[in-house]
Amino acid sequence: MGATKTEHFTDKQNEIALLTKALGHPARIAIVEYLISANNCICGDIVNELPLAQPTVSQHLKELKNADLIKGTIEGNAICYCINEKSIEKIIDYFLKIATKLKNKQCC
Amino acid sequence: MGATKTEHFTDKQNEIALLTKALGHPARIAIVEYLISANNCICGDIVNELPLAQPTVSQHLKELKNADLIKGTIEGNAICYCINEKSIEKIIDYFLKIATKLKNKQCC
DNA sequence: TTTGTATATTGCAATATTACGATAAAAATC
DNA sequence: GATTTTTATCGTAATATTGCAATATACAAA
Repeated sequence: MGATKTEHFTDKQNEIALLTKALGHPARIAIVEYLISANNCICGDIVNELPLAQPTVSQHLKELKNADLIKGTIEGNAICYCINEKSIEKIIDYFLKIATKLKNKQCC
Repeated sequence: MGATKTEHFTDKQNEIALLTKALGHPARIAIVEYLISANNCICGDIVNELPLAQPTVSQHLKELKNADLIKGTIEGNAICYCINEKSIEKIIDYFLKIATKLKNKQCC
């Protein structure tokens, strides 16, 4: 089929899955890393940093935006992107909780 | 095409992308949550916990195993699964570093 | 040895993702 | 206004993912 059965899972499960799915591609990880490489937001130039064609990069940026992982503001004929800190925190919080629960567990 | 161009990215980028990709499905998030719900490893019964057919669950377990996120040991005719703490820590470490770098940044 | 239980594999259909060329849109610059 | 620069969208091909029925495998118990 190819379509995910989201309706059977909780909102939280779907939310975390959407965030991790959006990060589940090396190009999108590379974009995130580039966006934190400077002290300000990154205006333009993202395409030149990646080994992919411009439409492909644009598509990856769109997916990160859809997952609310990055924000883009139009600045002249360039677009300034930065990471949405809140979404990163959501990921950290979620997996920290899991790690905490794992401390009290014994694996066979 | 559909095939990811992994060869253009760093090992670390590919590693994180593989981990997040494996977690990028609500069923696999639900499996992880079920595996931390008890104090021991979970032996059998995973299929009954999910709203999906047995082959589908088996496939999701396989993907989590391939990403080294869970470990399974055969115990009679059941299989005992538990989470690989190290992989969860890898995720936490990676995104904590990103969050730290974000603290020193100003978004436009 | 047969039966039951738990999990894996195979094969397939439906859909999603990845990637890119061509083209469009929007703004700056000449 | 024409040109350049930057990003988005469209269309399309190749491949991947999701999900399940059917079947296989492996072990336990009767």
